[in-house]
Amino acid sequence: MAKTSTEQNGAKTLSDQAYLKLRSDIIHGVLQPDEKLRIEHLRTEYGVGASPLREALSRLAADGFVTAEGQRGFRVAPMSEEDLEDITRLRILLEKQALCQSIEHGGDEWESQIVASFYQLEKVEESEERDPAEWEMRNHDFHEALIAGCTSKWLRRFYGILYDQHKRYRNIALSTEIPRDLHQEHEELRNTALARDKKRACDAIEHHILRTAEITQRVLREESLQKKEIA
Amino acid sequence: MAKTSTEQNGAKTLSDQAYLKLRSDIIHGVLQPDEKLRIEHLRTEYGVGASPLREALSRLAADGFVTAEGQRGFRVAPMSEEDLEDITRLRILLEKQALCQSIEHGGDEWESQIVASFYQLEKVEESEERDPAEWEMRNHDFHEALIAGCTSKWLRRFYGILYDQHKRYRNIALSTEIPRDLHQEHEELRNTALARDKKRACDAIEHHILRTAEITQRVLREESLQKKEIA
DNA sequence: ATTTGCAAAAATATCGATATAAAACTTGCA
DNA sequence: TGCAAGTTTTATATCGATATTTTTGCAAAT
Repeated sequence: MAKTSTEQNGAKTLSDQAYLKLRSDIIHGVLQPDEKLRIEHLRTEYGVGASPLREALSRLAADGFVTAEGQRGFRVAPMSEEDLEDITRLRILLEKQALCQSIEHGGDEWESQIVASFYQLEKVEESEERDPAEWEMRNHDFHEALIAGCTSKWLRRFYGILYDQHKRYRNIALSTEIPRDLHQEHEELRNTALARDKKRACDAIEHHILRTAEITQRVLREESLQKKEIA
Repeated sequence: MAKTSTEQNGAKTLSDQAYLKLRSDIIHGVLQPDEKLRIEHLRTEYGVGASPLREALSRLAADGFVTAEGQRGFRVAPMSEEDLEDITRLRILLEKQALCQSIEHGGDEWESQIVASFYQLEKVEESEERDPAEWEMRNHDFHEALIAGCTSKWLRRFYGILYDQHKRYRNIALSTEIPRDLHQEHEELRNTALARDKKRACDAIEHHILRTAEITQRVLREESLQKKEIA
């Protein structure tokens, strides 16, 4: 039998649905940094009761997507250059580690998933439209494929949070003008990983993440400059 | 004026109180691994309503202290040798990184806090009683002091989770027979950190964490062996 | 003896309402 | 005008009750 209309994605409970929706809206900038998250308002907006909302917000607070101050409600986590730098540095550390473990333990399935996801990503990067949403998905799949051989549950968990935190900065800073010479970097990543060359693969991933962050940071700096001029 | 009797620790809300209490009870083995966490039961046990409880459990799930399956409630996160190994490896990676940053950026305040907390830890380690709870606190303070110069908010966050996860294994495995030749390792840590010798300090922390984990692992293995014999 | 189906029981997830705390807004006074 | 204390307003945190969902128990059939 078909599932209930409200049960779209993999979410079994209203809590999960609210969690995923809020998370997505924060990552995509629908909910602005530092914005107050009033329960009553969200209730009508998302069509769920206060309890599942508060549970979702509690989880998001643990993930660092919202801040929660006792008796003073929730807000969307603020964004800053320092935070981006922090996330970037740690993401590099973790993704390097995960990549190394993958290169060590990855088998045939791992290799073919890298080839396949790279191919899909390539198609989007070389296409005319350059749909940002499509690119985000393919980019995510490719990076996931690279570290799919990593067996560490905890590394996976933390990496996932940082990837999405990073994505928030990407999305807010460069919502439209995404792809550039990223393609070469992705190619280098694929090649070094398949060659099982840990050293060069790590260098490649570090370079890749740093470049992305730099561009994001520049846009971020320009934006904050504009805000000061207005004020 | 004195605070309300229910407002003991730093917890402002019932949610926070429940969170801290549950977290502590899980870490200290009061709540056993894989144990079912029935809301109705916890309500009477902890004296709070269902909402704050569910919020606390949601947060703990995000931290990996409990598992939450949709429509099937919460359980205490299970424990396993693989999980311990996983936590250990990642904790080493993160604590090394945090230590390096501390050695780079730490100032006078950082140095003196290391000396002070080491002294306090030394006192407990060399005393006759060897109170495990006291040791845990002092050990925590010392490790915190070592990485106090680390400016990365995210590194701090993840490290904190892993430290407590590790602590859970320590507590359950060796609730009574704690200190041994750890003292030498702590001394080496203090000396290399104050000498600003990143390389040796990192080696020392790796060795230290690995040794602790090994002992825990041995006890864990013996326990699971006993269980199999009984069954 | 094992399985299948149904009914009863238990537990979860959720909503609506209330108590409580923080913020905003006066009003009185120097 | 500036400030401070009290008052209203707003929003949060919490509880009690309800509606689903899952599990359990039991009987009938293979």
